[in-house]
Amino acid sequence: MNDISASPILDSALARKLSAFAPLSVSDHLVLSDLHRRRRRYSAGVDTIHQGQTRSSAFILASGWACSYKLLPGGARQIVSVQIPGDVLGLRSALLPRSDQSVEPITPIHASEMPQRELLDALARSPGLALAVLLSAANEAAMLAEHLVNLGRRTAAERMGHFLLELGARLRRVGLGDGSGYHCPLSQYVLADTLGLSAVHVNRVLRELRQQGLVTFQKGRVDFHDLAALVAFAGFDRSYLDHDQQMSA
Amino acid sequence: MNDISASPILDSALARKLSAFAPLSVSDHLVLSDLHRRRRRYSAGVDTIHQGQTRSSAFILASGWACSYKLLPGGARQIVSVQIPGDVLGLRSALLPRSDQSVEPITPIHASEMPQRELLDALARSPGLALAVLLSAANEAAMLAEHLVNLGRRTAAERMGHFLLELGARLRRVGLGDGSGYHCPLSQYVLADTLGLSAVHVNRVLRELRQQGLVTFQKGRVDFHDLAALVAFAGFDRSYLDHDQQMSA
DNA sequence: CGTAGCTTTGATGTAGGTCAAGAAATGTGG
DNA sequence: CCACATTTCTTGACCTACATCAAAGCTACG
Repeated sequence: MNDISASPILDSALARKLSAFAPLSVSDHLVLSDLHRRRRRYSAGVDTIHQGQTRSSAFILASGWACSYKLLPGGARQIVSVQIPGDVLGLRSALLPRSDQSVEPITPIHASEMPQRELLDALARSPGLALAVLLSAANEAAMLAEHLVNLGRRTAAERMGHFLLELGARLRRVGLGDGSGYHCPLSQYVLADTLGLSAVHVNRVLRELRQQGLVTFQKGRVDFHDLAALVAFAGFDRSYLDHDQQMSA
Repeated sequence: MNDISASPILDSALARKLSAFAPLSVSDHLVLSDLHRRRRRYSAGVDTIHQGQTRSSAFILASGWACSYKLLPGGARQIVSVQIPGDVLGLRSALLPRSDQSVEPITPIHASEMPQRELLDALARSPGLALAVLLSAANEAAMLAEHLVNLGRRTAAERMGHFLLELGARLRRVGLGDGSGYHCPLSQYVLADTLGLSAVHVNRVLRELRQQGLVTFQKGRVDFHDLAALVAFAGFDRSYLDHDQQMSA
């Protein structure tokens, strides 16, 4: 829309996302675009960040899906968050001296590596960028909080509905999928580890939602058949996702 | 220990905490100390921040306990986090245009109000402060993630043990309580809403842990009777709490 | 075109919820 | 300091949502 975001070098999904939180100066944009150097492909199922790792890099996800998860002593896994293009992988892991989680691609991905040192330098050098990243992190924390509510106080079917709706809203924001559905490469095992359920129960819940005529999840595609009803059923209030400065009055 | 932190005006629990994440300049310290103006007392049970509120303030908690929570359509409540002295209340609520959660004191508290405008100005004006706040927010997000794992993949008794251990570690860090236990003003209803359980089951779980000789929680006091066993039982790994730059090698 | 990973379904078990009711604290006004 | 009210704690009986176990059909890709 303006001179800066029209430039192919300075424009990126992440830059657009961050500048929705706080205005970025030309120099902020330059620093950010420099962090996009070092782009690579990573295979599905191979950890890019390991729980406990020190000095880990963060990654800007350009294409594909990934997730961050924690493993428990008994071998159980809890997926903390699912990431889609435009998200940053392992920001926390890079900001803190030691990563508290692992990150793995769910599909093959393309991502730009930001070594810890470089990221911290960029933030220290670029105050506008640091503020935007802080606000974006706050937004991610709001999503984490909603996920936590999901696990703590909703039934399996409500959790599933809520999760699929949230994913839909996030995907639409980055131009993947429209209001009626989206492509979704998550297996029922991944859904189970995300929603704190067993894979078997995920299957039953999906069948139930399908039979109710609310959503279908088949052949890697989610389709909303009665969006309004699903929103009501799952108690989905998307305001925690919004960050446009659309304040009342 | 140095000239700055020795000064009574520039020293505060929050300043000490933040400077553990990133060095604060004299000017950062001044800006931060200015945010401690406007100190007041707030009564237990009266929301200081409401879910959905715009332009809400954040608060630096000086004494007492508080919690942030979300209410669901059906009336159920999920407590997202419990705050103790030295913590910031409603940081997310103040950084984002609209608060995604409510905050209420559990006991009467003393806290310094930071209006949204003032906080954002301070962060924009004080890059070192912004970076420290970002890192501290990353640390809080790590705690959120662990809470999420707790709800998703641990049994009721494990959750309880884990939560009581985490609280103990956090309290010790701010000089409240030692390795053997601490004063804890949380009711079983609050514990239930935190851990995603019913109050009745909280009671049973506490009895079970007591009978196992692991912890007691009686008359507002938590006492660890076999710390090592409890840590093992709950699968508690405190590394997600640490932020001292104690990297290996 | 085989085999490893997904999905689907049924049968059965259990952790934790709900309901109910009494006991113990805690607080409040007189 | 006491009577009364309110909240918090405790326990028992019963129920349900989800887990676990087992096994068969699908899909896909090497």
